[in-house]
Amino acid sequence: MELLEATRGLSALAQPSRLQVFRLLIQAGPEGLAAGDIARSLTLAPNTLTAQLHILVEAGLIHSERLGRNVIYRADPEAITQLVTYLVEDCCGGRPEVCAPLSAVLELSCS
Amino acid sequence: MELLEATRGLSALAQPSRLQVFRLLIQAGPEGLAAGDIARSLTLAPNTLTAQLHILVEAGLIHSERLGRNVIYRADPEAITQLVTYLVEDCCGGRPEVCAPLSAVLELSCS
DNA sequence: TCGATATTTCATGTATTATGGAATTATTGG
DNA sequence: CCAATAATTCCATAATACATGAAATATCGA
Repeated sequence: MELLEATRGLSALAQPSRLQVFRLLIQAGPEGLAAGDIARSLTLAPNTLTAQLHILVEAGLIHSERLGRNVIYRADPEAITQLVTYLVEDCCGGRPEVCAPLSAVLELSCS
Repeated sequence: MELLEATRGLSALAQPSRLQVFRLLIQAGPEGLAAGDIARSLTLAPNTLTAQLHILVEAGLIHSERLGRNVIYRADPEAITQLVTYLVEDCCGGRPEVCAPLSAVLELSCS
């Protein structure tokens, strides 16, 4: 992961609608969601949603697949893992106790 | 953590200079760094850096303390933990194996 | 107190980004 | 093939973010 790639990922998430979309897809898991379902779920105009989805795809945080007349979107867990890793890389400054809470909380989120 | 708070945090990190500043402070650990040291380290104009630091402070990701004629900045590990937690909350969609890699990688970053 | 260093504040021009309307492409069912 | 549904693209406008120059504030050492 390099600086501009990470910035693109963070920028993609740094907008309320897109953050909601991403979290929705993260929670939806491997099945993903159709664009229309997302639009209804978050009350977004279809064209606005398309633009936001495109930004998330460009950042590599989600992927799309056409299924019949729907387009299914899915979050990419690998991408978010890399992004978070880049964020807190070498976070301890030589003191493991400083970032221990971080790993602890993340274990919980997967229960 | 709520939507707009998370968005503010992500926006703060979604800019190359600020992301570099934040990572520098994360790696510096509890001692933190003086504004001038950061400016030199990243070759940023002092006033530009101040604006960026202010945004990171507003987002709650870093804190400042005056020490003599310097102002020391430090990253807040708690804040980034909460932000990341919000990002991947309920990330499994009922399938723990999906987000297992995430927690694994984060353990490593603390070694 | 005075000069030097460190940092911040203010004002401004420029560029990027978000949003919504209208038209377009893709797919299914009759 | 035609109508309906799903999603996207194009385009214009409005809002926001960024970097820079100049001035101001705070602290230290002589």
